[in-house]
Amino acid sequence: MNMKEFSSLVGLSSYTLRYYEKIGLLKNVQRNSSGHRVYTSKDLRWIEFVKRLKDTAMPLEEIQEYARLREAGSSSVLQRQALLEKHKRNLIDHITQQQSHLADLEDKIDLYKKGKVR
Amino acid sequence: MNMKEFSSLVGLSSYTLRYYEKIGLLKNVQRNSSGHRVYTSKDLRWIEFVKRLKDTAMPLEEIQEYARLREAGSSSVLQRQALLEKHKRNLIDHITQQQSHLADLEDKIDLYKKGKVR
DNA sequence: CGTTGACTTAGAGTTAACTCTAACTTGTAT
DNA sequence: ATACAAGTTAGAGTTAACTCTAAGTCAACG
Repeated sequence: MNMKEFSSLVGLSSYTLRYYEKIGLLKNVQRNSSGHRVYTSKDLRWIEFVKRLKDTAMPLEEIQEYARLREAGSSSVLQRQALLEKHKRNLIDHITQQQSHLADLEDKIDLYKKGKVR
Repeated sequence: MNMKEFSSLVGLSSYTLRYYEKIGLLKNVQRNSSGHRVYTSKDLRWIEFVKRLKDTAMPLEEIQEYARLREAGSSSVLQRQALLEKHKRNLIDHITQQQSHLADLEDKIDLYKKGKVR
C-alpha cells in the first residue's frame, strides 16, 4: 500500500506519517525499488492502536515508550501491561470528570432555558 | 483577594491569569491603590466556568467568543445558549468515543492478562 | 520525450496555550 | 531604613504536535 492510500485509510496526512516515523512511533516501514514507502496491514493495525492511545490523550512521548518496549521484545511484556493499566485508570478518571462537567453544563443550559440568564 | 490567593484558589498560575486577561477572557479586574489586581468572587465564579469549558476541550478562542457575547448583554442570550448546546453535543460525542476506546483498551489488557501478547 | 503527479529528504515554520525574563514599583517585617 | 516578597508591564521563549517548503527523483501517460 502506497503513501496516498495508507494516508487516507488511517486519516493522517503524509506529513504526519513521516513525522511519526521520524520520532520512532512507526518503525521498519518497507520500501519499494524506487525508495517509496510500502505500508502493510501490520502497519495499519499498529497505527490504529497508536491513534486510539492518542485520542485518549496519551502524549506521543508515552506512546513512543510503549513502542520502544514492544521493540525490546517479550522481556517487556509486564512493563507494557502496566503502562496500559495506568492509562486505563487515567482514562476512567477522565471519563468520570467529563461526565461531571456534562452535568454542570446541562444545569447551565437549563438556566438559559428557564430564562434565568440575562 | 490578591493575585497569590486567587491563583492558588483557582489553580492557575499568575502568568496564566494575566494571559487570560490579556486575551480578553477575564475583563474589568479591579485594582487597588497601588495598581495591583483585586479579584472578587464574581471573578472566581467566571474563572471556574472558563476552566470547565477548557477542561472539556473548548478552545480558548471559543471561550473568548462566549465572553464577548456575555459582554454584549441580553441581546446575545440565544447565541450563548446555542453555543453551549453545541458544546454539549460535542461533549456527549466525546464521552461516547472515550467509552468505546476504554472498552478497546480493556480488551487489549485482557490479552496481556491471558498471556496472549508476546 | 516532456509533463504530471506522487514520492523522497532535511530542515524551517506554525499554532495554541502557556511560561518566563527584565526592569521596575510597592507593601510588610525587622 | 532596609531587605525581601509580591506585584506590575511588554515582549520573548517554550512545548507538543504537527505542517509546510525546497530541491530533487521516479514512473506512467499522451
